[in-house]
Amino acid sequence: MISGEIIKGSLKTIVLKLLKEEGPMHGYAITRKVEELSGGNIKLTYGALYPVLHKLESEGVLVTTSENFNNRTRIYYTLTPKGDKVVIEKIREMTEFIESLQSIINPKPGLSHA
Amino acid sequence: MISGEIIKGSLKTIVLKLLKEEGPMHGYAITRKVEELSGGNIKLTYGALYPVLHKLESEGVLVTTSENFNNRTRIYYTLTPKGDKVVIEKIREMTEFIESLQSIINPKPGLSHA
DNA sequence: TTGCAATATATAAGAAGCTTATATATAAAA
DNA sequence: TTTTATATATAAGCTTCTTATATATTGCAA
Repeated sequence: MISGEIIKGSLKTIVLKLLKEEGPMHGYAITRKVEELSGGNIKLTYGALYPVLHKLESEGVLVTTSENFNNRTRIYYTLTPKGDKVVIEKIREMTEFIESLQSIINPKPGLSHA
Repeated sequence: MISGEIIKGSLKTIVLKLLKEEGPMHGYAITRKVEELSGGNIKLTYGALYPVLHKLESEGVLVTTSENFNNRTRIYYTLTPKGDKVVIEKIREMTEFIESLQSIINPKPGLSHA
């Protein structure tokens, strides 16, 4: 299991990317899918997820639609056109960040002091 | 340039890994090296770096030695044996996290809904 | 010789992001 | 009947980082 501190900052990007790939999802399904895709390594907490979803909604990146399923309310989150653009930018940023991290944690031998 | 939020949680790991690769460094040199290795993408702020260095020192992960260079004090940070172990664990964790992120942001086609 | 950029360390105030604890409610399985 | 899974949500608090500020030396350019 990955310790809490390292996940900071990537939650928004993860959620947006999932909605782009999978289409509209409700909160509970998002946590399950992230757990599945990460092989159990990343476990989202609801205390982190719902505030993020509400914030993204207030920013116009997501819209919600309610649905009743087995007497349980499901709130589906769907990307807006603005959201589609935001995802692309967030993914670009994360990819760049990962590349930078890899330059540091997995430096090419022979460049600095080999 | 990478926005602030995404870097959260990885600063400690970056610093420790640098000290492992480069040997003892002072704070200013750490910021320069990170900028260089990341191609200018990651810029550490001193307000973030020094508190982290001090905390790692108080945890016994680093020790400091002062040196005078051109009438400027340089405080070199060196990994302790405990630090060597912590780096290995941190890098393992970060690698695992990056792999999980990539499963999400770069999903294999043909597995879920292709 | 004055001023600016680079070098070098450091702290305080505050914002942002997350964890933990808590609350509510239904359905299915044990 | 009690636990597990499903489903959403908020509050309190911690950690991490940003921004602003402070101090001081060296070297270069104007």
